[in-house]
Amino acid sequence: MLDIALIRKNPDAVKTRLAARHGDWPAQIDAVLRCDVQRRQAETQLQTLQADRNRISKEIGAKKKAGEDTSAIEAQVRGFGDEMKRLNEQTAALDAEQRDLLLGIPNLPHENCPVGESAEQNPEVRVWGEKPAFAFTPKSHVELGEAHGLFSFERGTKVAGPAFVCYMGKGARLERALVNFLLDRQTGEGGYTEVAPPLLVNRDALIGTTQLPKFGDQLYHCADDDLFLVPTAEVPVTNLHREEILRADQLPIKYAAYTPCFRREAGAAGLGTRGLIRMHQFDKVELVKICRPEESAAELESLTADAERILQLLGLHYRTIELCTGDIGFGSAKTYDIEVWAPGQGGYLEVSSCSNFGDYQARRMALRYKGEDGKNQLCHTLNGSGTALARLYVALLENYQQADGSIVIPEILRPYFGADQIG
RNA sequence: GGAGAGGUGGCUGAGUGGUCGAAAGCAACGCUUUGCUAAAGCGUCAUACGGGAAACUGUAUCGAGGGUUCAAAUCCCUCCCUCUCCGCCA
Repeated sequence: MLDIALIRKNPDAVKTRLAARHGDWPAQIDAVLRCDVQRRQAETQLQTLQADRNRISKEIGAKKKAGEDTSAIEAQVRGFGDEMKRLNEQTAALDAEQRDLLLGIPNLPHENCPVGESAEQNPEVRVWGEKPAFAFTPKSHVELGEAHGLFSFERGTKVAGPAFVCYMGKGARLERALVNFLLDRQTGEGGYTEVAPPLLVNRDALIGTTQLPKFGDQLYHCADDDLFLVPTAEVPVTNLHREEILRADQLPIKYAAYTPCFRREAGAAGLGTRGLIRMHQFDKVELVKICRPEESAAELESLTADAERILQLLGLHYRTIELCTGDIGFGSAKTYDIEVWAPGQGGYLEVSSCSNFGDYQARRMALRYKGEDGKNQLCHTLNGSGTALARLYVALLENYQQADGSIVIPEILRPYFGADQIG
């Protein structure tokens, strides 16, 4: 969330920067400010009363020790009770209201985040490789997968429901090969520490990384235990250090985690109609960084490079775009998306989204570090897919399909897959 | 799930209604001295939110939330977590 002190001090600058996003955020800023004034007023009144009470209570203690009568003075303080209770309730209510308002306001886009209305204005940052040429009409991964028995939507639907898939045989092996390849690469050359986190998380964790309170309708919820299936490893992994004060020499922290991701995709159009591209459950290797504020800009660049490296090693043509202010996620200050070419789709597929959240998540989860000056400061948090599996899987099948219908496995993946090709 | 024990500052650990935000020790940091890879002495050393230009100052926090009281780390209730034993179990 945003710093109330910053909003108080410089409301116009905050409004200007939020105006580049969609939504009536200036009105929300005014609402927070109104609440803040009331809250502090009530708080000051309460504290004054508490100070009086504390002072008099100490007097009573001293007098009792001295054997003096205190009944009159006790009766006087007794009268404080109702007013204190009232102010206490008022303060608590205003405090909760202010927090709710702040939780509902998105992050400020970074100063150098491109201004734009929608995805059409996202600038292309770089392109790697080029589209492969086919002497035949490339097939969709759905067709290829069916032909080779790699996965079955029918069986996924039978045991779970629409938009679930079941990988089978060589298809399951390929998925596992990709997971292992990604983890080995990111924990080896990439320098990330591997984490295997819980797949169910609590509310506090989801508030910390901004999925709650606003986007709860996208989460699978286990009501009996009030736990949620992770929509991304970002949630458990970033929250690993919530409410901690880290030592400066621990930073930057770099984690890589493989998990399935569960998303309800409520209201999503075309769900399940395009094969593996949008599913309720998909695998992902996520990269998470916790660092000092002055490091986060450079860490985002290297994080994005770590994700891109995967596609380079697999020989897949991709482009990297930067999200403009109208398209950027709720908690992010700056985001790069990596899109891989999928010939069977005739388009690019988003396989990674790399974001710098600045101190926005860290403030929500009270994640700090002790600086050299001994002062506690909020960390910056970042995350990015390194990468998502299902769409990578799609790209692999579609880019490496041959005229005879077989699929060549890229060299680097062969030790993991145990064969040179499928079919 | 059942029985018992317990949750205090970075750590260990006192504290069972009143000058306790909390003794003591350890660790850390600063200074001094001696000198050498260590010791001694002194000092500093939790967090959040307010007020103040600042010096400084107020309030809250001893797992969380409620209650009793003029006053709660300390008494009462509820919940959470940890440990031990039992049960169940991949």
